[in-house]
Amino acid sequence: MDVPTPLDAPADCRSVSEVLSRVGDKWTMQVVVTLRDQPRRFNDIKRQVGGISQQMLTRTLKTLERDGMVTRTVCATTPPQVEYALTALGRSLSEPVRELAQWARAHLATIHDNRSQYDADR
Amino acid sequence: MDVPTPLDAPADCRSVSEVLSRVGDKWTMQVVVTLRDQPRRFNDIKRQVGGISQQMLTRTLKTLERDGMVTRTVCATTPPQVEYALTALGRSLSEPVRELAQWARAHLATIHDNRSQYDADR
DNA sequence: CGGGATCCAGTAGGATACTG
DNA sequence: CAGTATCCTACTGGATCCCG
Repeated sequence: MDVPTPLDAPADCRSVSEVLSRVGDKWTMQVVVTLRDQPRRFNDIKRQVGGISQQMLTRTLKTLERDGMVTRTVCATTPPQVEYALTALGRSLSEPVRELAQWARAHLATIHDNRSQYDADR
Repeated sequence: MDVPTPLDAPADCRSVSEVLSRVGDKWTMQVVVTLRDQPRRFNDIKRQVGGISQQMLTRTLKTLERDGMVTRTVCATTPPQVEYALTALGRSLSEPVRELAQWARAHLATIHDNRSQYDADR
C-alpha cells in the first residue's frame, strides 16, 4: 500500500471504463446534478434538464434507481406524485465528477481547437 | 466567484457529459493508462490492452491524436515503426480520472449488488 | 509492422402515440 | 402526472481481408 492510486492493473482500467461508460451517456450526469441539491419530481427534472424526452428520462432514472444511485418515492395521490432523490452513493459520485468537471471546463476549448486544426490539416 | 465548483449550469453539465462520453468508450482510458508511463508502439499497445482489435485500436488512437491527447511519431524504416505518446493534455486527464478510478474501486461492487437485488425484486 | 476498406450486429438515442 | 409501447435512425464495436 505505497502507491496512492496505481491505475495500472487491467482490472482497474476495466472498472474505470465501466464507470465512465455507465455515467458517460447523454443524460445521466445532468440528471444527477439536477438532483444534487434537492429531490425533484419527474416533470420537474424534465424541465430542469431540458431537451430530454420522457422516454429517455424514464430510462435514465430507472437505471439510476437500479444502480442504487437514486430513490423513487411514490405518493398514491391523484394525480400521482413520484419523487426522485439521490442516495448517498449517488451523491458520492458527484465528488470525483466535480474534479472531472473542472478539467472539462479547463480543457474542452483546447480539445475543440485541436480537432479543428487536425481536420484542417487534411 | 464564491462557490468553488458549482456544477449547476446546464452548460457545465453538457461539458461534463461530453468529456465523460468522450473518454467513456470501451478502450480510450485503457489506452491512455497504457501510455501513461512510457511511449509505446502499435502492437505493443495492442498486447498491453488485450482483447482490442486492430481496427478499434486504430480508431481509438486516431481520435486521441485528433483531440491532442496523443502524439504519433512515424519512423520511416522497414518495417515501419510508429510510436505513440501521451501529450501534456493527455496526462492531465489521467489526474481527475484517477479520482474516479478510486470511486470505481470503492463502489463498483456495491453497484453490482444493487443491480442484482433490483433485478431479483421483480 | 501498422494500418485502410468493407461489412455486419447490437445498442443508444429519439419521436410519437397511448395509458392508469 | 408519470409513465409504457412502438418504431426508427445513428453510432459503437468488431471481424475479415487487403495494402505499403
